[in-house]
Amino acid sequence: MKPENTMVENRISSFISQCKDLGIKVTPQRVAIYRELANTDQHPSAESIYQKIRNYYPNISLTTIYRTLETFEKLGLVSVVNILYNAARYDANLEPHHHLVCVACKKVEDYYDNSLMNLDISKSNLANYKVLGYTIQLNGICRDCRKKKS
Amino acid sequence: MKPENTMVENRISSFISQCKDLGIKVTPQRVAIYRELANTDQHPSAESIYQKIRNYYPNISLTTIYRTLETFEKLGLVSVVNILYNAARYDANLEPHHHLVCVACKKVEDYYDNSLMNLDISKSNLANYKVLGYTIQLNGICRDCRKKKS
DNA sequence: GGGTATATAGTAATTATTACCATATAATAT
DNA sequence: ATATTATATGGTAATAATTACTATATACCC
Repeated sequence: MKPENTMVENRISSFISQCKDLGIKVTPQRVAIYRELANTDQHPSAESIYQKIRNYYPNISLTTIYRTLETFEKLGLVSVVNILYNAARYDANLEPHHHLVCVACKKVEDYYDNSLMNLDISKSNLANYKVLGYTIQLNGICRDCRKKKS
Repeated sequence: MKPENTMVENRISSFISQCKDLGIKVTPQRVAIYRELANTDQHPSAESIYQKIRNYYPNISLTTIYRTLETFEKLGLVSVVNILYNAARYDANLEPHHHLVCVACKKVEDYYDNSLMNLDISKSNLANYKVLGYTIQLNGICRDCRKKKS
């Protein structure tokens, strides 16, 4: 369900003070982009945010959308739903299994845990979906990337 | 861990008979691509499969890799690890939550289930990873897409 | 209001993917 | 084994998503 207006405005106020704390400038573009995100539960792409904002801010640049989203993400103001968006990744292993993903280098490893294979997912709001299955993505940092940092 | 050789060869034999059952041709390119996938647990992209195969099959075409992977995926011979690979998707909602993904239209909805927020993921082979968190992706078909089919 | 570091717009470049088409080849029947 | 044919491949061009670059603009501190 779409967030309520008052909640959205609260999140925007909070966003603005966070920007100040973080020492980045509060520009109308940044507020517009954040508002579009706070205002929807549709998990939009850069392009679809661009199309929305263009309706009332016709000369905003697509580049700004990309750059701003990257900035927000690095500062932890928003998150990327699909960190493996960069390229399609394939697997010949059709056995049900989960994945360990290194958030730094995007490496993916298989993860097997029997206790996670038969979770009860029928509890909540699945009214609209016919659920076919699920996968768990464990996000972490692999040893190689930890070494690099230290 | 990388699959053993005998296991890989078994999977390739099985792959070949599946191709015949499915009525698609068993070409050296297809076998090579399938072998590369069966031979690794690295979840490679089209490009990295291409680079591997080029070492011993120098004039294979990148287009063939893409087309073949698509064919395999449609027939259920391989799977795509990250079905949302098409474009980065953003979220201003930083509360921990999970996602419902429509495999047909790639729509993403939030999914809340308290019983899935504190799973014990420390059981197995996490030696190399510092795990930061996890998300569950429920794959399904949304109502709109079910309507379209019927 | 003026100065300055940061942000934006616009365009070009890069990367991943798909479309198209002429040629080649696996599979089937002979 | 060979000819036939539908399907697959290779090569190139087109498209889509993202990033790089640079001159101009503007938020913020004084």
